[in-house]
Amino acid sequence: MDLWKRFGEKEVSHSMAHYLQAVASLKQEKGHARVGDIATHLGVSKSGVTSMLRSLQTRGLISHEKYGCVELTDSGRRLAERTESSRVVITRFLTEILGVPEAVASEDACMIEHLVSPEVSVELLRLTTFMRSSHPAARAFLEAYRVTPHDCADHSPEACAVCQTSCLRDSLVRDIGESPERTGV
Amino acid sequence: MDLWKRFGEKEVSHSMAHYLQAVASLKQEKGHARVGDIATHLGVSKSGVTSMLRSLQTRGLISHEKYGCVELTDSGRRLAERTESSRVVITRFLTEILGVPEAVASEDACMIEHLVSPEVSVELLRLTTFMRSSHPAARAFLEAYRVTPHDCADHSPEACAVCQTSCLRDSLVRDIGESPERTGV
DNA sequence: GGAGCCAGTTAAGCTTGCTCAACAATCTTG
DNA sequence: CAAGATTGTTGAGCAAGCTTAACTGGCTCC
Repeated sequence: MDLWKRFGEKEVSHSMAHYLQAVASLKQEKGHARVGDIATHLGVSKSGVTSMLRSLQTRGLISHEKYGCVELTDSGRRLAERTESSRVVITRFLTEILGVPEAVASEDACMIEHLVSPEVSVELLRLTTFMRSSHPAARAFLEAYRVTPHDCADHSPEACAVCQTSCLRDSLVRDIGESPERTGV
Repeated sequence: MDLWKRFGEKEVSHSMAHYLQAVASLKQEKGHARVGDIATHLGVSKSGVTSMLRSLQTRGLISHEKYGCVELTDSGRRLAERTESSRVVITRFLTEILGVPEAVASEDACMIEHLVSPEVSVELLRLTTFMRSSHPAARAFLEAYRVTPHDCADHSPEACAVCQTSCLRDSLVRDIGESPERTGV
């Protein structure tokens, strides 16, 4: 199972995805993206930005001339948009459907936005959209879901088929109290 | 703003999580985990395993004596179990609730299993469990959901509030065609 | 009781993505 | 137009996670 190795073979790394998003957001915000802006925006050194820009340019995701402004190429812009869309979709699903606190949702979304396939993001969007709609089946579901027990021990065993041999919840819940503090936003 | 930087500050990296899982699974499978087994299991060189084991030992996640078998410490085992639980929960949610193809779900789950907070995994498990249950609201929801349009253009605009200004689906769907497989929409 | 063979280790080297320190280019002002 | 402040680049160095190549430890086996 060499699936796990593909982590390093993604089109862009976590860092790259955020550099692209930074460029996109700065362009939108102030009309241009320069090395210093990006460095400030991401909280890294300017030299780090310079070297990352070289690498992004090699991959054809941006164009950048010495001492000039940074521009996204078409594929760079597409990637940035897709990542941003995934982030929004995931965040909304986590907060509005799963009911997870904002801070947790933002952090999780930030971690996985660039790793989730568009197929999954699209389906997540579809589910979220339908859940939020006024469709009677959606409203009825949410109402019933809200009052359903949170603990495996509290609901009927046949519903817990997900867990199979041992309750998955146990190994997950054990760690929740110990999570590092999450500073808002 | 610096949220994205915490990626590198996770308790374990993607690689580490998979090394821990490999040790756990080998122990369960053949009673012991040795360097060569891990190397084969993960498809890396033995020297790579040796150096990663040093790093995991420094973090207190395993114990390992020269030329000896590898043992998980309590915190190592806990981490492995939590990661494995997350993987199962995510995979089942993606395939059974979102209806994403197995291959896509497995890959996505493998990428994000160690990054998703236990809070989110637990809520994902809760939702999946309830969705799969025989509760009438769940059955009704799934039935209605199955026939709901997949495309933003096809459903009522007020339901699409998730998208806000521009349709998020557009930037996501654009890239799906490039994958080998395709959802049977 | 050496010969050979695995398993495991060390050593050296590569790529990423950062850091800081020094230098170069550009802009701003008097 | 030159002094001085910004801004950006280069270079060296570091840590993570790999690789290959060479070495070591412990076993079997005639």
